[in-house]
Amino acid sequence: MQNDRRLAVLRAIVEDYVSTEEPVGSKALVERHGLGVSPATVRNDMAVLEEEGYIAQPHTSAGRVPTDKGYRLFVDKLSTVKPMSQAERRAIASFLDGAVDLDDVVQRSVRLLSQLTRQVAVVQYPTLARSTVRHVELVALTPRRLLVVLILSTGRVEQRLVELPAAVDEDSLGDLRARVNRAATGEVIADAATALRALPAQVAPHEGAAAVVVDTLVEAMSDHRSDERIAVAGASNLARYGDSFETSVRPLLEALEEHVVLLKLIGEATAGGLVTVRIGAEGPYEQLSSTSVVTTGYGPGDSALATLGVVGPTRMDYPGTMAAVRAVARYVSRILDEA
Amino acid sequence: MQNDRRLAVLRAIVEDYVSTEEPVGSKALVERHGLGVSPATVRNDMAVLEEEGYIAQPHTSAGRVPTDKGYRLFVDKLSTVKPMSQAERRAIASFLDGAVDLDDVVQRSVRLLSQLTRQVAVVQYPTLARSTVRHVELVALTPRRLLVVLILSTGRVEQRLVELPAAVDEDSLGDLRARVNRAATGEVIADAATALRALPAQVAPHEGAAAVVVDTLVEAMSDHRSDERIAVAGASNLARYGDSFETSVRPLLEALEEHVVLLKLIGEATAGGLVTVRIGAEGPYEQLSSTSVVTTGYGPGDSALATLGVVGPTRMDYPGTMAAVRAVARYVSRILDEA
DNA sequence: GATTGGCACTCCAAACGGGTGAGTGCCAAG
DNA sequence: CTTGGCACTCACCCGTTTGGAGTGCCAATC
Repeated sequence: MQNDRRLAVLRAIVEDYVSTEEPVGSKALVERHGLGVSPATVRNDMAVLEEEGYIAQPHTSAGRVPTDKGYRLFVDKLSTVKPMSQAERRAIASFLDGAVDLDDVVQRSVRLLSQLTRQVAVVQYPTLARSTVRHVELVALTPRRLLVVLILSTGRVEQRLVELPAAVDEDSLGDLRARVNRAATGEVIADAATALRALPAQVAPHEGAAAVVVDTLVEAMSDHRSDERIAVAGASNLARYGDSFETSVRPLLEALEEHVVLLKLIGEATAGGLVTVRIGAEGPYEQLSSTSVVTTGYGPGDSALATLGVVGPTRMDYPGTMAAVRAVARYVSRILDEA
Repeated sequence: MQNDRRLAVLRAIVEDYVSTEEPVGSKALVERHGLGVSPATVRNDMAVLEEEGYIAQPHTSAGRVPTDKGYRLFVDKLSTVKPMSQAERRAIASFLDGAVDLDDVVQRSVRLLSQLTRQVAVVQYPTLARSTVRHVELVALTPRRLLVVLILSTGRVEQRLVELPAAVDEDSLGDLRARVNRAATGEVIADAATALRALPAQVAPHEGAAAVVVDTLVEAMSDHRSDERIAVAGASNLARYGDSFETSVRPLLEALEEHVVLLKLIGEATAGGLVTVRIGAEGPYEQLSSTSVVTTGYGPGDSALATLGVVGPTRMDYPGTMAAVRAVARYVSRILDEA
């Protein structure tokens, strides 16, 4: 059946090109993979594959290179996500287990992922939007200075320092603290914000203080600046590109600085443990047409609170990368479950 | 007086080379700077400067390039830190004024600095070591789960979640909170840690809880992981090097990932508003022999709690960079003063 | 009809080689 | 001490050559 063999040839081309970084010719192919046919036969197959747009040659008399469409077929049909070895799993676990807080979890994950994939890794901080309020604490530093601490279910802590319009004693503060917590604790932040806004009117005695505190909390909850937080690691892996500096490294470096762009790039992750792969020009950014993005969602339960993944050249080891991304996402999710 | 002119020639060479990035010859020199002498005379001067090690030629029949020693002389003797323009000052102020917390201040500073200098900027987070304890808060999330919040004078907030060996009621918790704060508030963290360690023995009733809380606090205080925190921005400016990828960009990219290395690189800043310049091989790192580091200390008062600066090629605009580093450090210090 | 060996062809990449010019060092005159 | 003149040196540019990997096509074979 010649069709099966054609696909085998495509797979072989992708694998060889990924590992050698050079266009691959018919002779080298039959030698390295036991295809059991002659170079001439492979050439015929390649001619067909080229016709159908799965591979291309940089110039006549050069070997073939997979196109975006070729990679796409490879990822969808020809590759199996290779499971991580026992040793790798242990390494992941021990690397992440030492984390002390959310920040630390994110930092460790991103470094881990970049080391596993030898690529640029990106981890989005868990979004505020879908998390719930665990507790609100009010601390009087001086009678007129208040530290407002907002603790969320993801383990994220936001704090703000506020000046009160008038001094407030401990009792009133306790009262306010209780009221605020009664209104907000356990709610998704959007609901909590609504509940809080209804509060000051009811609290006559220390109205000024209540208003300031509520404003601060609402502001902290709707602060989408923190939604946009992202951790990046592994930029030095870009150095391996050596060639194709202008086409690959420069635009990517620029994108890495623009966290907003990065967010968009990673943003549309599917939940449910599925790994998404966007190849080359499938993405929205002109300049990143020779890079691929491999992402997946993570979060406690199957919630996909946020996204993590890697960015690299279209010519990358997809099976390995997808496995690493999936494994790290699972471990991070598990850790968030426990917290 | 020929000696003065020789220095003028050196200065001209440095300035030209920095702006053109190409070896500069005698003819171009006399044209662009009104030196009032002939190329031949300049050649004689250049021969002497080369003999003394201030300049070198990449190869015979090429123009001259400053050596590290040449840059050093230029920085020490020949350059005046050019003051920032009014517009630049305003830009700095407005860029930094919107910051909401310490984290934000650091993030904004590092981006600002990288944009001003078009170089890689590095800002060290204010060290724990020299800051004092402003307040400790204990929040019971459930009867056996406690959130321990440590607030420092720099505005940094560390929080830890702990499991208690046994349930603790509100009153005991209030008591413990009061004791802990009496012991620690206002102290430099080293002293606070010592004072805290002496505490549990005195507190019989809820000994277990006290011990856990104290341990957590002491751990958080002595956590030098947080001393090593650093923010980096402007890596995309490396793209401008284009040439000299192997010698400059790659090692620098690697260093940027290794925050420990970066810290050492920036670490030895002098206090008192002085800007330190380390040129090329003067640094401890072999691979960074073609990069320079411009740093200064910052912090509330004249305390130099931490360091900030930029890393770039030895061939950089020293007066401009030094001015930017100094200006940003001053503004950040002022903001920390207010907080 | 698919597969195969043979063969002519294409075209990139690396090697070669002469010409050009910026820049130098030196020297003798001012 | 400065300057104009002059011979010299090399990196760089550019056109040419050559080698080889890889292809496409065709006729022979299974």
